[in-house]
Amino acid sequence: MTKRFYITTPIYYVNDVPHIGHAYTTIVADVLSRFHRQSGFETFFLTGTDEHGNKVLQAAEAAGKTPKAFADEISGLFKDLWPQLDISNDSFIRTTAEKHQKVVQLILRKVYDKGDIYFGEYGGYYCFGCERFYTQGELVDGKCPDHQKEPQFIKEKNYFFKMSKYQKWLIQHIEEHEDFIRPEIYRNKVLSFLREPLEDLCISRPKNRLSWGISLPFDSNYVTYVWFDALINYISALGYPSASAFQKFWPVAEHLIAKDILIPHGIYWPTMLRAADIPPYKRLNVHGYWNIKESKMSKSLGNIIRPLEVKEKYGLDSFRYFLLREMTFGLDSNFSEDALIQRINSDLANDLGNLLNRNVAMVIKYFDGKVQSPGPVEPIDEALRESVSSVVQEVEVCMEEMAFKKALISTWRLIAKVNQYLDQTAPWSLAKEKKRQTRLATVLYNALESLRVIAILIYPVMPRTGVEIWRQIDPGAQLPEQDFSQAKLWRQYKAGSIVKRPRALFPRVDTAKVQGREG
RNA sequence: CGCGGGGUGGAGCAGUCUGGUAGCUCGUCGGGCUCAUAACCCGGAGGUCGGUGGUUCAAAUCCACCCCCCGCAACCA
Repeated sequence: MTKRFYITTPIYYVNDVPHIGHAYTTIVADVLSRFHRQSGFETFFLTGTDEHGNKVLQAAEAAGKTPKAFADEISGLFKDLWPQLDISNDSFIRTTAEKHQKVVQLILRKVYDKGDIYFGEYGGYYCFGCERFYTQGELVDGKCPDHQKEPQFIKEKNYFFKMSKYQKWLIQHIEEHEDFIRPEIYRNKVLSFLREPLEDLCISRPKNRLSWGISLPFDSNYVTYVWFDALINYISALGYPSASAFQKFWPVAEHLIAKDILIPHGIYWPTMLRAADIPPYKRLNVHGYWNIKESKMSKSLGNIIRPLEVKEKYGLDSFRYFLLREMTFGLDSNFSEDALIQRINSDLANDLGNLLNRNVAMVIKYFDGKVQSPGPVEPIDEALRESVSSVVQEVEVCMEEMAFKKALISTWRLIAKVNQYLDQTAPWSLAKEKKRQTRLATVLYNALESLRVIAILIYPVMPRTGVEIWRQIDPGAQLPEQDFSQAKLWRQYKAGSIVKRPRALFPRVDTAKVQGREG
């Protein structure tokens, strides 16, 4: 049976340009996608943009543009960004696409005909600046925190989705499927949210207040509330209801989101699917926030991190490595340039880059660049092989648990192990003894063989680096995505290869220089 | 009594579920090596694990209370 994997990012709201948070989510999805491709899965990786709703309308007006033109522009920024971050998505969906709108209307019609959507009245405190209702608790001194104005109590007729009808079912589903939402803290949050009675979800906005959206198929005076519109992208992109992609990938759907949109994904979405007679997604994976120097990232603080600026300054793979190495999946983490530089210099330049460099340099120096066949195995070689093998197993488990940080720590333990191996076997001493040439060949071979495996292990996180390591140790080789199963084998590396003259994988960052440039 | 996360050597973290010599990275000090990107390898110094009390032969780890920091509190994507 074909193994399949379907991963999604949220579709990003186009009222703002991409920042480090968008980049993180999408890079994680990319890492998972690459890892599963390596492991022989047929994969589908989806990202896109969410383009309807009031905030987009407001942002467009502020920019003096039509909502469509504005959405096109910002959506384009996202779409153009991803290739520059080596994101290997298979599809990019926009909620303004014809194909998507049709599916949204199809689902609405289906749920409406079933009787799970009704017309009713809702009253509450409404801020016209925000175009939204506020609860008493959210108001500061009785005023909207954004606009510093007192909201008005208004009553409005709208359409509601009978979400409450599916509350019991949802609780049971979550309880029966332990990893439906992970990590556990978010599963618990959803369950605690569900301890209170669920209210029905208002899924419409009157057009006289907001026209930028998808018309309700059963009442043209209203547009669809953005969440009901947006969530459906995960199936409209697969060609629901009939396309083969939907049949193939929906049963294995894994969503990846940040903690801010847990409730819509953990509650609205599964109940919507249930109402539409579509099976729930397989799993919801929730991650935390990037804080900037201990404080929340915000435009007013002026501390927004732009992915392309980081890439330009420090390199893409360094950035990708840092994001995955630093954050414990699910928890918040801190981003700082100092921490990034430290990771580059110690982990990437000193440990990994230098290991490759010293290894390749010795093959050139002692064997004119030609990799020799290994000789008899000594205990220390066997110990190295065992380290490699156990790290490969660990990494495989970690990747399935979204424990990227752990996987990288484990990989770096192996890198340290290979450095130790070289130190203990001291090939530079062996080189001085004529009769120990076979041993010298064996030691260098084993170290390079370890690097072959390391390249496979780091490839999902650092695709360019993985490929570059291959280019240096075996320039003649084809460079497809390396099959992960190859990491489990030993002595696969072909003797007779001619290594390339070493080039620093990661030049050290001169801290003084970087600071000088800024000052 | 709103809910949740966190408080571990100078900095950043792991360990807490399944009590039993407190671990990692960076920094620092000393040594080794000289193949390598002044990199690599070995060793040392540095912590009453937020506080108080309890359970136990034994607690960072379990229990109770308290203090401090940070998020989230439904139509806001």
